[in-house]
Amino acid sequence: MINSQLRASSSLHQSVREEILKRITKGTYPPSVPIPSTAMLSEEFGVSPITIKRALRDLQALGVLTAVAGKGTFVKEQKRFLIDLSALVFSWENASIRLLSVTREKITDPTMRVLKPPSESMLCVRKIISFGDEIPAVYDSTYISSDVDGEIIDEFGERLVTEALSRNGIRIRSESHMIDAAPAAGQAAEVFAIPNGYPMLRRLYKFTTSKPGVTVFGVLQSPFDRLAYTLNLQSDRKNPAPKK
Amino acid sequence: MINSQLRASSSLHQSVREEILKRITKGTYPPSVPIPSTAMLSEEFGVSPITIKRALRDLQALGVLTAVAGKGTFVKEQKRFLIDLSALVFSWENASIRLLSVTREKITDPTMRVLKPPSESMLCVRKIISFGDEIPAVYDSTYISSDVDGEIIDEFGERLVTEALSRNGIRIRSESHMIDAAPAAGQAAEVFAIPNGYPMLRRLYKFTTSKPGVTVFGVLQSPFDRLAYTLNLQSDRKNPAPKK
DNA sequence: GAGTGGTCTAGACCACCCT
DNA sequence: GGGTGGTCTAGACCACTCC
Repeated sequence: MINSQLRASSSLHQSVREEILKRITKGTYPPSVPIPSTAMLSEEFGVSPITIKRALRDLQALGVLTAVAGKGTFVKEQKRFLIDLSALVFSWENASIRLLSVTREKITDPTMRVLKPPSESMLCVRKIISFGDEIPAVYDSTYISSDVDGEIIDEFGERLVTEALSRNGIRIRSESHMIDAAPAAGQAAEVFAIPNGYPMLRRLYKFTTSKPGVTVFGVLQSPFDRLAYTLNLQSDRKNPAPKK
Repeated sequence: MINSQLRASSSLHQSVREEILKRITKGTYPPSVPIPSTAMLSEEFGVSPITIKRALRDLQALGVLTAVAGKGTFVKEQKRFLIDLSALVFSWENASIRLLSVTREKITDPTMRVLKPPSESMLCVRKIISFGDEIPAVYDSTYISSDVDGEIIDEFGERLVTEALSRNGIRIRSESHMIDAAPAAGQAAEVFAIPNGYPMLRRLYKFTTSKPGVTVFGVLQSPFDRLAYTLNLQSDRKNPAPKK
């Protein structure tokens, strides 16, 4: 009963979503205990279970909730890590890494073309990076051009790209990044339990190194609730000259 | 008939989405002509209209399609603008601006707290920014702390924040940015025709100025297909020292 | 009036988890 | 076995656009 409390928004599932979000922030639905099932919420709000599911799915895409089939829907602890792009050293303290696979692949993602990758197949290392807690925060696909020997490959599986390069005496000469969002690719959707079809935050990168022929490309995918990028500029910014 | 071509993926709507995406990239569905209606696609793929709608809605969220009730669903021209964060001057050539509203409001968004905004109500200017073509690319909400007189307010409605400050002799001393994604707030959903509940790319910003008491906060919201952020660092990057 | 997309509903099946 | 979420379907209503 009672969708009198739901009048605020235009669509029903939006109202439901906002009401549930309100309860989460108020603490009515604490983490570690499943929230009421779709059937119960359906009855409480007086709307169809499908509408409830729709609202819950949207909240999953935002990283507010996570659902486990057979168990229930849970409120996620909101621990978002901020990666400071202006700190030229991405030190990423206490990052732990889980290696997923090492393959040879071509880069197929069309938006990667902005970074002008080679068309040949490259060494591809996929891994999951977590910070502090052991909850996965980043799904990384690294592509290494041309020839590096076996030991370095192991390094790429065990450490961050920048660290692996550094430890092998390879210096980074220039780097390009691009931040956008796209639907989960690879196993990212399963790793982060992002509902199918919804986008994730993404950072494409390219490192040009001091070692001839060694260029590193990659894609970082993260759920919105786990990662954000910051940029801090002190000092004197050149203001644009007045137009006209 | 024929979902034999759809076997690839796990869920039906995902397969439908991928097939439609394939047709768009192949040019089977050109822009400016509506793609087949949900009813026709439903018949062609042999799946329920709802499943088709679900797939189309996900593609809308990604900015690939845009739907107009009563007219049809259209392929969006993919023209994405790249904002280079490392170019300290965001010159934003040929940006055109449409003023939406000037109000007094408090900052309510909880993620804004990262930038430590004041709790008092501030002057709030909302506008839409387009580049080159007249298709909206950014929905901007600017909050100006404390007292600025009427003329400057007009400037904020007509120009970019940085320009408005510069033209009034106010220098930016430091700036902070945070890039993430969140569901459309304000009128952003309508402006960009993002389906309800899906996230948009977002950049929160804060400018500390040379004029005492004048601090500028704001939120830029953009659809994923219209904007991405890039960062290019040449030169010598300090590599992190090998751990241990 | 016919066609469009947007939304909501009712009902079903599945895979999964827990007892 | 009973509960959970995930998915798919059929059918309906609305607001809108175009003829």
